[in-house]
Amino acid sequence: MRDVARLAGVGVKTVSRVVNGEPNVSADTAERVRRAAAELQYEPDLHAGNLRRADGRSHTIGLLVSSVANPFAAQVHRAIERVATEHGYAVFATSLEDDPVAEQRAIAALSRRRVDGYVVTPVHDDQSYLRVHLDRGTPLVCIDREPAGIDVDSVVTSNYDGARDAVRHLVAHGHRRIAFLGDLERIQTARLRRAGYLDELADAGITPDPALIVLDLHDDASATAVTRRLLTLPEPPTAIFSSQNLVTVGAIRALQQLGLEHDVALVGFDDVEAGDLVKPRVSVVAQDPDRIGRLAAERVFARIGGDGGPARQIVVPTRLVVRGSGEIARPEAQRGGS
Amino acid sequence: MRDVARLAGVGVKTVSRVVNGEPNVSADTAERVRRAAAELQYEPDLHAGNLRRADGRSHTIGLLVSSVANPFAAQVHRAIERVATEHGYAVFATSLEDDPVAEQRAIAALSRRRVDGYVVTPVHDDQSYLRVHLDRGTPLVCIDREPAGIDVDSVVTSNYDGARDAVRHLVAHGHRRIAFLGDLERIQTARLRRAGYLDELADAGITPDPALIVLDLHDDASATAVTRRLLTLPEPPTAIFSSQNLVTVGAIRALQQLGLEHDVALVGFDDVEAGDLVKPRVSVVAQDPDRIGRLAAERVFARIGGDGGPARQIVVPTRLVVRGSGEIARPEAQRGGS
DNA sequence: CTGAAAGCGCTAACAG
DNA sequence: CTGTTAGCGCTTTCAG
Repeated sequence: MRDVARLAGVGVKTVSRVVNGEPNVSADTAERVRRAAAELQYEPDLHAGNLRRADGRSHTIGLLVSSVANPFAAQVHRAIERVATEHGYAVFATSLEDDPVAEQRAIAALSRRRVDGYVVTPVHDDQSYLRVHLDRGTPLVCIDREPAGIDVDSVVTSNYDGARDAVRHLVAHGHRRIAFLGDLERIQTARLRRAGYLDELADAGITPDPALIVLDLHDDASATAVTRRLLTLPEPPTAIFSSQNLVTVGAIRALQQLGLEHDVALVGFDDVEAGDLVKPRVSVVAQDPDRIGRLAAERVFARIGGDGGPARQIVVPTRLVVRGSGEIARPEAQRGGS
Repeated sequence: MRDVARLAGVGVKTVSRVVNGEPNVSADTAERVRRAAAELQYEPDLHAGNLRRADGRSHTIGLLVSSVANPFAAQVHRAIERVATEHGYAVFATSLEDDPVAEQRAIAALSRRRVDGYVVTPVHDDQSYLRVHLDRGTPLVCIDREPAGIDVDSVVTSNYDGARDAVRHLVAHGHRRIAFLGDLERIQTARLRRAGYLDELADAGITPDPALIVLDLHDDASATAVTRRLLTLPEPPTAIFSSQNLVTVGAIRALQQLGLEHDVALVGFDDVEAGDLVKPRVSVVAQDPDRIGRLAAERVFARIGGDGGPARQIVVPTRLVVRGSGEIARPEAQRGGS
């Protein structure tokens, strides 16, 4: 910057003014400075500036997700990036792989880089250790899961209501023996989906059969095995509600292996890629990662912008996507039996 | 930091030494400093340090991809992040959405943030405008597509050989009328895949039928329409090589609509999510995003580490994934005809 | 409208 | 082993 000033024959402050588009520079001088900057290929150093700048903004936010390679997280990421770009912000994305230690490390790394805000998918059971950063005034918004131990904005999917929608849909097609394939119970969203399943059954006057409820599934292989077992029960389910992405894939595979995919209804929670190439096409309760990301980013920027209101909990509704697998009716043969 | 020094009763430089793990501090003093730092919740400011630090490293790299939401890019991103984390680096990811203007803007934004290196999926036809940054000594590695106009490291998929593998596989199953569904010709990788298709046909002694070659497809809807048209030709293809992700999905849908999915062979370039739930399961020539990302990151860090060797072009081979759709043999009825 | 001096938080270079 | 001084590239403050 000194070089630019010298070349343009002005003081450094004038260069600063031109670079930052501040007023009180004659058009003539400004032009001279711009030419000098171009000639020297001058690029202002954002960080050096922030060091002294009044607001001290780094124009950077941090995003913590399970994995940037996870399709859901990746779409959230894209939505956040879009909002960030509008605000002239860049985003650091970090993958946690569900490791609480990584969560802390990542926050520390971003804090040292002086990010202006965080969007976090909590891994820890307790986020109270984040107070330190909140005290500093750096805003934090939780997505996907409600935070514990701190009072911050959050944007989550309507896990409970979405699960109820799925089950209600199956009940409406005559099913009463509806299996539940649940994700790890230690995950908050998994518990909410299970609760939705149970409550909807109760409201429909159906007594849940414990034999049809399997929890703590997390990958497609185990989901396939479990589904096969359920389907070969003396009294198998006539419908399945699988509460997670990979579990749904596993269930589909099991149905295909047994040749039952056109006989047993299936609704999954969370959309499945290429889910409409499978036969029958798979019906799901879809989340809205784009909207979650956008809303979370808007919350962060509102806070950065000075919004000091009470913490807001935003719930993003799911959408029932009817494609075929969820609309298979209960077999007539069983109608009489109930 | 001054506060920490005061509280610990030492000079700022001693605090600096402790924070950075430099030698020449007595264990006793170090402990006192650490305690003071903890009490004040001191977090060093990485950027302030870099301003004066000899190497001036920001410990940050920038990644430019088509979209962080794109599954291929997201996996590359994850792989790069893994390597970056090992080196204590954070990564800025930016989506370009194939917009050349965005490419320049993104580079400028990262340059102002003084990233130590770039990993770029080129959008521009000509990257020579990047010379500026290279001259500054900031390394840049291109992925997915070869750069034009600059001499830098690159890591790309073996598009040409992969396409030949796919076609050879179909030929080995008796096919001679093999359709080609190509991506936008302005994309370098699309041209390479087309070239591989044509050369492999030539080597097999097959004269390509222009009626079976469709270029400039980019989404699944148009691919579906085109595939339907091809399959209803008087002399339809007995096999299809679709050269891109979404195009493959479109082709599958068309095959399903016409009930031909078990009669016409299909091999796609690039893996299709849940491609093994479809019946028949879809055979593909898979890329290796994980390896591409890892190698690209390793190149960047080698350059950051001082490697001044000539630019290296790394080609990552594809892998033929045999799942069923590509192994459908040419119908016997047609055998006599050729 | 413009520039000189001070200082942001930190590290380099040196002197104790 | 430790502290002091200078200065990284920039913006603030304030005097022209």
